[in-house]
Order: sequence, then structure tokens, then C-alpha cells
Amino acid sequence: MAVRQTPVRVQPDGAAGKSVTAKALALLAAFTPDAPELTLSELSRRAHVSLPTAHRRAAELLEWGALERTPAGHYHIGLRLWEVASLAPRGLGLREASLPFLEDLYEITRENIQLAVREDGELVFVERIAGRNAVRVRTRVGGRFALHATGVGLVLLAHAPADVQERVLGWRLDRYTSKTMTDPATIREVLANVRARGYAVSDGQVTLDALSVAAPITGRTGAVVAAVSLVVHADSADPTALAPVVRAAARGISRALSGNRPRDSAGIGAPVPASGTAAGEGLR
Amino acid sequence: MAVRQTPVRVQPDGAAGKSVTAKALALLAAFTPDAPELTLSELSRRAHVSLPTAHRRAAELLEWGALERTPAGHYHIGLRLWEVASLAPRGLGLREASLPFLEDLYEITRENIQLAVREDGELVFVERIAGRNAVRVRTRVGGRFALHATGVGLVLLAHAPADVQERVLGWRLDRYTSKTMTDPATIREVLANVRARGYAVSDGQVTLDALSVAAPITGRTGAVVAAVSLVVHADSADPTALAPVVRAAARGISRALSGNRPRDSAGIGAPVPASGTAAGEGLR
DNA sequence: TCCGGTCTTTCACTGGGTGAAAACCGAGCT
DNA sequence: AGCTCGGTTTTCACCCAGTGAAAGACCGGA
Repeated sequence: MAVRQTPVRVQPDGAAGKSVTAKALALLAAFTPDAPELTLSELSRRAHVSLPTAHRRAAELLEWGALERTPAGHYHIGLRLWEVASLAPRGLGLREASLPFLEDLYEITRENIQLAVREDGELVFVERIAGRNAVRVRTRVGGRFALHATGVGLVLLAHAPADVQERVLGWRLDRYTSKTMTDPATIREVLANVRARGYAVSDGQVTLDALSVAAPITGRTGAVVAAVSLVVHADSADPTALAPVVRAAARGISRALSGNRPRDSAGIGAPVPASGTAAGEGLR
Repeated sequence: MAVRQTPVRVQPDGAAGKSVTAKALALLAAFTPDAPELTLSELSRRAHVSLPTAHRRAAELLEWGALERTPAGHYHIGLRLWEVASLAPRGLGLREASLPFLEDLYEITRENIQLAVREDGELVFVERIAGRNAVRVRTRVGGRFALHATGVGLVLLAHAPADVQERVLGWRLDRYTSKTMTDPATIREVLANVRARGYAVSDGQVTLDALSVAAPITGRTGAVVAAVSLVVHADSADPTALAPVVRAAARGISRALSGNRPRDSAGIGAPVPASGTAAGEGLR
């Protein structure tokens, strides 16, 4: 009788030993804006799961409708998942409440309108209305961006809990243009200003030709849950003149959010952090 | 020594014996437009999983960001899931390509604009622009509806594969108003007309005061992948006059979809059906 | 204080999930 | 044709992640 060699079960990859659920979620997370369509092998590699496992989990996601396959056999996110995800209060819920106001804003200005929320130390664009001949801004609904450069980002950062601010300001902040602020002290000053004035201005800090004016949206509890902004050509722009319109829209949205209570006392609001303060803060 | 009673392991519910992944997905599916926020127990009941299991799976979904908790401890869909789901080609992808055209349509008409795709035997609204003082239509982005009543529905049904048409026409079709068609033969005739004319009209078949004119949007391969519609007051409406505008918008969107190829030969298109024809067709 | 509800944790058991390996498939090249 | 190469699917033992019952913690209302 040959002695059966106990398989040493090395961690197959840097990050493994994942639960089944984690693997399924990793498969979903493998999709990104630059790669919204993947083959099974790509899926397996990106999610760090073995090929057979990817195959099995993908089959289940497929059956449920979380994934779909193109005629060519490639995988992409399925409509069913989009349907369920549309129930996210901070996603479509927020969007629905805001849209009328965003459209008014667009009507008046014919410029780019953006709506964003903070997720951890970044921002996520929830809605965007792009004027046909407004400045080209390369943002995507559902896309992420840093907090320290854009108008919406500054608003969200200015009203973020202290520990989040500290954490973000502690990072090496990306510089997008010569005007991008990357010095923590400077930014701290700006944030104080944003809180005092009730709006933020980002002049050429993402692309030199664009200027954005943003204002905070408050939820039911009065906490800042999102931000709207107007993005215009950097020249031909007077921030102080634009601020009132943007602030008015923000207040309108805030009122709409506080009004119709969907079901529960809470509604749209920052999710309860996983742990307490700085330390844990969950993954990602 | 007491004989250990082998637990009979009855199927705990009507449908069980589910895989881990299926349970996680069932938790997500427990959320609906009417109940976008649930307690753990509700979640457990709706998803037909035991409470401890719901607790464990929910914890993982929470950690990943697929779910979030309100201060009150209730669960709702998380922004992270919304982010990933926004990569669905038939969801936001389609929406992004269509939005400029929908906005033009809105500019011109100031009425309700709807964009929908077919999912199985129903339709899902992907976008909606609601005129402030246009007819009140109670549709929700991400919401489902029957195919046989609305304008978009008729277009999608008219261009659906034969087996889907047969299946849908075989159902007991809901009647929403006195004008709703429910007779298969009548509908079949209407569908032929829709294909011939290139647009569909639904006059008071959902609510008596609304009339909608819809046109098909084709994808890269030439197959119909979505439909746009204009919903106006039933009186004061001349379908034949509205049809050209709607069709023009639909063609514009079709062209946009065929133009920028994102990555793969396929792009937006009907997902490959799970099995062959009528029989299997997956769940739900 | 007690009671009904929900949430969380513990515990021993077991079947769903696992990766390695091999078979399969189809497109492109010689 | 024959060969090769990437990707996909299936098989096969092994075993640990996941399981439900039950008990414990917690909370708000009576």
C-alpha cells in the first residue's frame, strides 16, 4: 500500500482560502469598465479561482441571470443583476429622486451635470448628464474617482467623517494637472472653505479646460449623502455666479429625499461602517 | 449508548437543496421594488434559507459591499453591487448609448420617454424620462412589465423568437383596462402589423389616458435588442404623426450601438438561451 | 419584571465544493 | 490532412466549508 501523500494545500495564490460566496463575488468583481466582457479563463485568472471552479460558479451565476454569455461564449454582467442592483438606495434610488432637478439644471445651463456619492475613500458617479457641446469630461456612471480633485469630490470629502478625511489625506494623492492640489494642508484649508461657503469649486484640477462647481445633498438625517456639480469650460466661467443655481438644485434634491419615506426610518444614508473607526473599515 | 437518530433531512421547504451560491443569490433576489429594505429574518424567510445561514451569507455579502445595513440594522442592496451591475451591456451600456437620443426626443416632445429590453417573457425598463406635466405613467427603471400591453412590449414581442411569442401568447394575459388586448389571435395580427409598419401603438391598454408609440432598436447583428417609446395623453395624440420621430430616434440609437465596438464581436445582444427551445429556458 | 421577537453564537455532522488531470473542441498554421 | 495551441468541459477521489438545531444574548414593549 502506497502511503497517500497528504496534499500540502499551499495557498494556491496570494489571496485564497476564500469561501464559496467570496469566490462567486470575486467572479463578479472581475468585470471592470475596461473589461466588461471576459472569457472563462480570464474570469478564472482575474478572480484568482481555479478554472473548474470558475466554470462551476459561472454556470450558477449564468443560470440565475447574474451573468450572460455572448454568442461568442464570452461572459458579461446580466440584466437580472442590474435589475436587483437598481434597488440600491444610493444608486438608482438617489438618481430617481434627483433626476428632475438635474434636468432643470441642464435645461438652464446646457452644461455637464454630475451626481456622485462617497464610497469609502473614493467617489462613485451615480448620474451624469452630458451636454452635447459642453466640455468633454471622461466620467462614467458607475465609475470611481479620487475625492481630492473634482468639485463633487471636495464636497463629499469636506463632509466626510474625520477619520475618512485623515485617511484620504494621508494617501499619496494623484496629480492630474498642474493645478491639482496634492498637499494635505492646502486641501484641509479648502475643505474648511467648502463647509463655510456651502459649495466647492474645482478649477482645472482634473483637466485644465474644465471647472466644476458642486454642492452638498443632505439625506433624511441631515447628513451629507451625495453631491451635485456643474462642469463648465474653465474660461467663460464665473463660479460665484454658478454657485446659487447648483446649491438650489442640491437643496431641492435634499428636500425630495427627506420627503417621501420609502419604508424605514433610515432610507438613503451612509452605511454603518463595518467596525468602529479607523482600524477595520472593511476591505477594499 | 443511545443510537444516534439519523436526521431525516426533509427538504426544509418547497424548494431547497440549493447550492451555496444559489443561497447567496436567493438573498439578493429577496429584495424587490416593494421591499427594498429587509430585516435578517425577512431575508431568511423570503430566500427560504435558515436563519443562521442567512446571517452568515448576508455577512459575507455585507463585507463585499453587495449589501449594506441601515443604522436601524435593516439590509438593503449596496452601492458596490450597483457599481458592478452598471457594467451590464443591456443595462447601463444600452442606456448610455441611447441617452442623447432620448433627450432629443424629450426636448422635442416634452412627453414621457421609455427604453426597454425583453428579458424572458417580460420587459424590463432600462430608462425613463418623465416629463413634469406629461401623463403619469407608473413605471420604474429596473422594473418589469408584461409584453402584451405597452408599446415597447408589443415591439419587443413582435420581434421575439417564435417560441417566446408562442409561450407568452399561451399565458393568461392580464387585462389592465377595457382596451387591453388579451386574445392571442388579435395580438398575433397586431404583431404582424408592428413588423410591417416598423412601429407599435398601444392606445389606452395600460391606462386609459395614455397612448404610446414605440419603435425597435437593432443591435450589431441586426436583431432587435430594445425598444423606445413615447407616451402621451390618449386624446390630443396622433400616432401616425409621432411615429416618424420615434423611429428616427430608434434608428439613431441602433446606429450608435453598431458603431463603437467596445471589445468583442458580440456587444449588446440577446443572451444565448440556456437550453434550446421551449422546454428548459432556465428558472424564473 | 416578564414576555415575544429578533439577532448572534456554538456545536458536531456531512455533502457540496475542491483542484489535478485528462478529455474535448475548434481555429489557425504548415 | 495533420499538428498545435488556447480555451472549455468533464471526471474523480478527497475533505473542509457550510449546515441546522438549539441555546444564548439582546432589545423594546407591556
